[in-house]
Amino acid sequence: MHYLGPMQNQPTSAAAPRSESEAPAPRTGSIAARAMAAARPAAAYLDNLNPEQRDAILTIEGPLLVLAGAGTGKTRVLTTRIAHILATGQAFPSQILAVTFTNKAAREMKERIGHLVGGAVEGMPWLGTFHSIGVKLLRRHAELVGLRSDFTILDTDDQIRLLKQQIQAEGLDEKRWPARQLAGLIDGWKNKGLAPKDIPEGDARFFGNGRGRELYAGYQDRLKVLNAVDFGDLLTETLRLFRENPDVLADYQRRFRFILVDEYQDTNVVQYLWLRLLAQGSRNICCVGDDDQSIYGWRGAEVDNILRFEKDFPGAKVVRLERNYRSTAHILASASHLIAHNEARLGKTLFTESDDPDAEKVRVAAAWDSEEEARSIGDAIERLQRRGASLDEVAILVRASFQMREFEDRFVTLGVPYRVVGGPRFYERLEIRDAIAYFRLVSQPADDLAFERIVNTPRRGIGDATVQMLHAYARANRVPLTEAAANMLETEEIKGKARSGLREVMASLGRWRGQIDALSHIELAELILDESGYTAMWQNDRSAEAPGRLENLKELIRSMQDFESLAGFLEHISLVMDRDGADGAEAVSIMTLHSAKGLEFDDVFLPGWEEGLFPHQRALDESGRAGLEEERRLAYVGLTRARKRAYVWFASNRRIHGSWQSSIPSRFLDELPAAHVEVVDQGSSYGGYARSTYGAYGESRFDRAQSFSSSYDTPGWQRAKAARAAGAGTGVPPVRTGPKVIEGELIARSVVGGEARFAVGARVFHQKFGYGAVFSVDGNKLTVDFDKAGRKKVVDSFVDEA
DNA sequence: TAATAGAAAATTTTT
DNA sequence: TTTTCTATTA
Repeated sequence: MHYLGPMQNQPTSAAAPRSESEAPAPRTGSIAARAMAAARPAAAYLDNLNPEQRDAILTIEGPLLVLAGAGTGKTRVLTTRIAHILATGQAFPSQILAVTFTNKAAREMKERIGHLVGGAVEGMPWLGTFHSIGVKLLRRHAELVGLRSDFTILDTDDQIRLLKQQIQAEGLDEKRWPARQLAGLIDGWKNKGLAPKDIPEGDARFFGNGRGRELYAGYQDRLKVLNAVDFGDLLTETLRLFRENPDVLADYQRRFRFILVDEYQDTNVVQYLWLRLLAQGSRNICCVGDDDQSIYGWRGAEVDNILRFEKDFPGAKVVRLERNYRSTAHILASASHLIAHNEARLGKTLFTESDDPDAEKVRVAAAWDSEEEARSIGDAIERLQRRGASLDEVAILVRASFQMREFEDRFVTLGVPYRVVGGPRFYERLEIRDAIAYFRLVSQPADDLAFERIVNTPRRGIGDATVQMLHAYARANRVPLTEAAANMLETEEIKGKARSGLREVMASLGRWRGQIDALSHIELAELILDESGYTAMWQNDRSAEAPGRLENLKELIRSMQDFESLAGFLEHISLVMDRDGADGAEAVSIMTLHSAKGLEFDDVFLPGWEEGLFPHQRALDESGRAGLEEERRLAYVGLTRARKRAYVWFASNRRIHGSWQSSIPSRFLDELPAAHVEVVDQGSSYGGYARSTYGAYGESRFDRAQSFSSSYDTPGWQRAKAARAAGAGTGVPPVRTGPKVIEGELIARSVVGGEARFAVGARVFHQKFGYGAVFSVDGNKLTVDFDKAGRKKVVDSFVDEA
């Protein structure tokens, strides 16, 4: 897709500081700057970097793409690079734009820079997420895009409710045309930077009897009336601001002497356009990312952005970080071999210099069903624990969140502490959102969505009918709902319970507003929750969740203490949906593969490698080959989270939505390199092949144990025995079990001192080191005398016959 | 208006 | 299986 031409060249020297805050920093590359840098003794922060990292940090000028494989020190490069720019005086903190995707990443980066520069930097005003920087820009220039600077930011929930109204207004059937789906479409359009007029005809036709475009346009109008933006707008409106106001753009182009982007593979079209505009100023843009870890395509991320970098930014330099400091050679080889099945990639080969002779191969194991999978993994984790492993270093990474449950159940029974990472987030909880709606309404009387949310929570006898009347009045008179309510109370239109209820809320709201200045925001918050009857509502609720909800409300009040005012708090939570949790005791982490990106553990369990689940059927159906490749990247992300050991599991039967379904092993299992994988039977119950022949429905676990010997009388078992016999004399301890045959096919053979792929003296070729001759062979590890690179130890899967 | 019973639908989710 | 929404009824 060529929707864009290459970036225009602009002279670097155009930068001319204008305001005080942009006081002259030494001109990039000026003689003075270079002299300063040269005169300085080699800075401590540059110690212990490998040559590629150093290159990425010291290449300050011009566009630079850092392709950073998993575990290659990406964050270190990014932070050190900023520290370097600051330390050599090439820019002030306020002249560096550094964008990340998550608040967590932004926070970490700030901290690490602080450490590197010795805390001398007073924050970096332009280090943050795309969205938070967008908010900052929009608040400054709100009037230029038709907003007031106190605009509110809607979350997904508000968005959906608004769209639902839009759909109703168009007279469409809500069931046939779910608001959720429309929200998804609009998000998609915004990610691509498409305004209502720009969306493709096909897309517009697709939804709501061809009224997609009208719905989108109507929604945008409504947002403007509400003085509100959604998450997508934070990016699209900023882009519009720059495009329609060249003077504003020029100002920021001058300001940002250096631009750094984290996780570039996850940028979407708008973000890309936004960066490209800003980068036309200094041309000093450095993007760090890994095309093999692009797993958010379904959210609009364009892998293409990273694949096309050199075309978009002519003269760009590309640095590859391939030296992995995290995982064992077996894990790296497995991950690399797997990801090599993808076509759309720039191609990197991770390697490690560590050659731990005790490193364990990636294990693949089968279970009869998902319960057994959970049981066996639970047992394995207990074994690790007994061996003294820290549970903090153990993670279970699942494809879909419904898989988590079985593990949770199992851990509860075993008494193994665990923590679910991700999942429903604090500020998204019902009670928290209700409370926040109250706060929002007090600080912003025109917030219609907040009003709707709480008018009848707790119950005040104000039902749908009343709310509809308010809506009609509000629309007819173009006033916010609060005002409509106030006016209608003057008339006789609303009667009975609804009238008294409404009168009561309106009086309370007025009272609370009057106390904004008199009370601290904490006291006010407590007062609101108390007087509104909201706390009482949950106290009277005898359901199981009620106490937890009250606890969460307390937690909400507590977290408000970190802020100066109600407004400041509301701003924060609209962007940061997560609370930075203070992690308590040691526990196993359970999370989705998506939320595991960027983390690492000693032991990683990867359950559920079955066709349909992983790769997920829907990814295949909806995005075909691209979908499959993204799933494969997800598998790659999963494997590369492991430092020491990775365990891949699949179950032949899985319960999905209550009914049992049988499944076949994931194709990704076949894509693992046999030499680095050991297929194990965890000793739990049965041979997979035999299982399917015996059709063991209704069998008890005990029965399975009895059929043990006969179940191994399979071709696979024969092969296993042969393999074991072959390995017997080599001094390698015999493995407990042999290869497992699944659905009659050998997916991966455990090589127990098996035939070496290369003989001493053989000519080989290595991606990185070139041609060479094998000097010695040790299992799957080779020592090779490379013609150019000298003697290196490498894993055999990395070399080919020359 | 509120409570309740029954039906339909349930990837991944940085902001 | 479980949750969430909708339609029905008091």
